Amino acid sequence: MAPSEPRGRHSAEKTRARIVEAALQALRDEGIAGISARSIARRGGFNQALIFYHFGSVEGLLVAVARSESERRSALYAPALAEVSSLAELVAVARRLHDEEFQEGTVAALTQVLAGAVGSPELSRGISESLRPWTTLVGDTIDRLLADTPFRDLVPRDDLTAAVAALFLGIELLTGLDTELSGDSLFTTMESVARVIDGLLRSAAPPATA
Amino acid sequence: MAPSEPRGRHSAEKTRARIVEAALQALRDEGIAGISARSIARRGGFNQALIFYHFGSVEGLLVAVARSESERRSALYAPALAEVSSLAELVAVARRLHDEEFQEGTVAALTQVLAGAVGSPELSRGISESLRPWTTLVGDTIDRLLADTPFRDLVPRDDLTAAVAALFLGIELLTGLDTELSGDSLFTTMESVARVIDGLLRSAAPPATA
DNA sequence: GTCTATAACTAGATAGAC
DNA sequence: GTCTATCTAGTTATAGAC
Repeated sequence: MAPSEPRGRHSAEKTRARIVEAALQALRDEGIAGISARSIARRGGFNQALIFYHFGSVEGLLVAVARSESERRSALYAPALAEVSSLAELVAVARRLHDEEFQEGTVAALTQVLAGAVGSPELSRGISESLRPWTTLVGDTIDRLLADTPFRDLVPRDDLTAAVAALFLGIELLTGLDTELSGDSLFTTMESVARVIDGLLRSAAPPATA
Repeated sequence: MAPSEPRGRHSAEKTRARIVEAALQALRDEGIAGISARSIARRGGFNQALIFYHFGSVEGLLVAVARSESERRSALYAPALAEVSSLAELVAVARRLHDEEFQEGTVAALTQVLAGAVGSPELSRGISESLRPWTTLVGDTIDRLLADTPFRDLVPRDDLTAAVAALFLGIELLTGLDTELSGDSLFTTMESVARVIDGLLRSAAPPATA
């Protein structure tokens, strides 16, 4: 479905990147409910027909946005995640990610794409595939963290990974409301809590399970 | 904006409830991106003009959905939340809520409304007001829980409330994807973790903070 | 309070000129 | 590879009959 001649006046690669960037902005500012080929094209200053030429459909473009963001984030945070060795450090990386990406609205855009996946099996499949680089990276990090704790045999790695991802996405969903909720304060609090838990874990014997 | 003559062949109250119910189903099955006055009316078997007569606009209806759900849930879970006295018990109530509401898709519908609030200040305001009964209830519960722990002076109640809500909503957002992610397994895991933390807290002196 | 009909507009998608 | 023009269908919202 994707064309592949990089020898016109404009390269396909560059145009595709422009379109993806415009879609990201549209998702961030107008939300999935307000998205359309025309609203995206207006934002990027190109013709709406280009979206269908390069991505086949608006949904195809949304999948491309998810993949692009997943890959970019993976490359950007893999080094930091590789050095995480405590819960507090994991939260610190999450906080850095929040600080750096919140302004740009990239995580907010992702929550919008996820919301849009409801009721569209094709979009669901495409997105969950697109996010694999990122979920794999986070999962591996959590695996390593768990290895040293009393939770080792108690907590399936995938569940904890999902919970961490869910917490993060949920925060973005909620801070989208103009409530008094501040991500800054929330992450500061979570860092304190993480330090306390780290301390408890270090000073405790493996506890009784249920 | 809302009419108020309950003496026709059909009472306004009943019709409004029918419309809200149909909107909830539409949000759950088609998502915010697929919502329209016509898709809602089709589902409920009534005329789309009714939505504008009773709620002024589709957005007005979405706010009504949020309020209705917030009030229903508050009434339903207030008794259980009033008896919560440990983290594990709080997770247990969350699990009951998940079990009971997941099938019905009511939480999924809420995540869709929240996603729709992006880019619509009016919707944002309406929704965050509508949710107040519920957030107040959860906040008070967490307040009580915190009082007995080393986190007492460390954790602003609002932050923890937001984190709990975010986690819950994020889980619904993620389980919407057809991934292998199961809410059942996730909550079972969280119950185990909560028990461990409860145990650690009981056996530990107030720790050093940073 | 609920319906039909309609106005005014926007959507996704494609054909064909350039 | 990008544009204009266009088709078809769906959109919100309102007037006015019942």
